[in-house]
Amino acid sequence: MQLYTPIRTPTWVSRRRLLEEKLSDLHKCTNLNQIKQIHAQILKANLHQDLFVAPKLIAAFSLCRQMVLAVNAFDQVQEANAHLYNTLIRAHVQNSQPLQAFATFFEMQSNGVYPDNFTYPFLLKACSGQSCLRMVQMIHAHIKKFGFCSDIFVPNSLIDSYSKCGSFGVKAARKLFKEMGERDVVSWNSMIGGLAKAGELGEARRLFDEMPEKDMVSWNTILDGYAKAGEMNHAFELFEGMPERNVVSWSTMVSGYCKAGDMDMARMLFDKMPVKNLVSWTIMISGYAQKGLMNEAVSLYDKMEEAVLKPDDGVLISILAACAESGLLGLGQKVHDSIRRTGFKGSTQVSNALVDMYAKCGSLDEAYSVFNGMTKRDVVSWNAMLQGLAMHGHGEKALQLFSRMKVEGFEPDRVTLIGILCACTHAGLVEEGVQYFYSMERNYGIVPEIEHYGCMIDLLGRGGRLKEAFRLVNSMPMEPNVIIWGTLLGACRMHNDVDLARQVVDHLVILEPSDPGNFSMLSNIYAAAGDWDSVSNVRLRMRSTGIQKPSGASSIEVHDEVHEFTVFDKSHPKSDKIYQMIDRLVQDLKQVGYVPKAYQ
DNA sequence: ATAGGGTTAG
Repeated sequence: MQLYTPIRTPTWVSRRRLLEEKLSDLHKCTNLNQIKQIHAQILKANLHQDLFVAPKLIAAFSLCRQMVLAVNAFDQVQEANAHLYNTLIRAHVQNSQPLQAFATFFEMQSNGVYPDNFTYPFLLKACSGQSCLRMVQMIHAHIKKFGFCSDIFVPNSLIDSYSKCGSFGVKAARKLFKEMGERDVVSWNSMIGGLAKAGELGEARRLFDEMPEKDMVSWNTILDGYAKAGEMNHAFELFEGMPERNVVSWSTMVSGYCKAGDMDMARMLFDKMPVKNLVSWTIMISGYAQKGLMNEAVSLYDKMEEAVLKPDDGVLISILAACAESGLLGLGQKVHDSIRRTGFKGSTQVSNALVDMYAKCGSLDEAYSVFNGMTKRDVVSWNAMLQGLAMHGHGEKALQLFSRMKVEGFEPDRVTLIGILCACTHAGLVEEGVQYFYSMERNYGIVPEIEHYGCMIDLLGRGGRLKEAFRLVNSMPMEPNVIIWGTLLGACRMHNDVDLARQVVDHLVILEPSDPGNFSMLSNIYAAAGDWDSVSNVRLRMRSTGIQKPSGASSIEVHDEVHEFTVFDKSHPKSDKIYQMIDRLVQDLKQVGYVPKAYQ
């Protein structure tokens, strides 16, 4: 490193050399106090403008999630070069600030600094998770203009980013892949992963078989493709035939069996795997939790703690998310306890997951107490709390929280507005909801998307304003999807609007011709209106098209035995007692004013 | 730059 010109004073030289040693590893340093000390020495030595030192400082701050300090360090440099800009872009990406990453890129251009071959892979990373095909296309255009495709990192990143942008993106990725003069194993792996993710497993397999040299990533990618598609027989076959397996291969299999609901097989592999890490434990524990298997999940969580593994953010978030999904308040509280016990300095993300878990499990008090105790909140925190209140019918409280959010200077995002509309729906505040919807673009700069229209259809529909809801569906700037029509159909059922229901089903049948749910919903609506002729017509139509509706079933696990129930089912040995209990529950419900649909 | 788990969304 050429940091200085030779200096005569021996003490000075040694001090310089000492600093130089510290600087060489600065970008890997994770101790904030140490970094601050080194920063002070840098300033003293007047090295803060040095184009070799400043990037290391920025990287160090980024690693400690100190983006304010990182940006400060950047601003201290008068003449930033591409390397320095790249470092800041990467820092923003690593700290999940994709918008700031783009802003830095634009600033770089307006300051006349040309991007280099390192800039684009970082920038493309900022696109992932945003599902922004347009952004990837824009970056692609830049790359074409400046011509950095000779560095294989650039087209490889492009293939990866494109293939995360839906079916259209995968097409673009394939085109690029085909046109690449030189491909390495990463190009192949990225392409295979993209195809698998887009559901084109056959094509992914074809490339996998065709590729000249496979590494562990290739095998694990195709394995995961099968696992995610629920094709565990294919996955197992490949797994057996692998030249070698690592912890990722085993974990992928465990995850696949969990998702397929084969918990015995998942556990067998989990117990058999030669090396387990935090991710393996997470997969198995949250697998149990997602299936609602409280005892298994809890005892495995205990075992993980016994193995003295220190849970990271990912472990906690995954397990809490699984608890939220299946209402395992007990496990959620246990996780919360262990966070408090171990003095783990919960990140904002973990607290968000806690708020969401408590809210979804119906414990709004605990959700509130976590939320209020947070020292640093982000928009997700507010959204989770707001959604929790809305979900449980506390529409007014949700709207109050929304005001507080704005007072505290947080910008509502698209998810916030979904929460607001949802709150209005659940509180019966139809007029307020309409107001929010029509002013969201003006007030918050958020253009309504299909999800917002979905909320509106629900709001109007539940509120009995079916004609308005239908008009809105027909005037939407995008094509209504299954969810939109389905929401409207639900509203038709609620308000017994047979005529509209018939029209809605006509649309639904085009969108998903083989789905039996639409017909059975229509049949229910006719039945509710007492139009039995139409009911049998629908049945006939279903039979003639060969569509069958499997009857809905509920199941409950008691003492390791699963009991399944379908409507009017009398096959259970204790069915007399069960129906007696249902009658008693209905009596109790009627006393508090509820009228069950089936008993009307 | 590529592989396994990950908070808010009708």
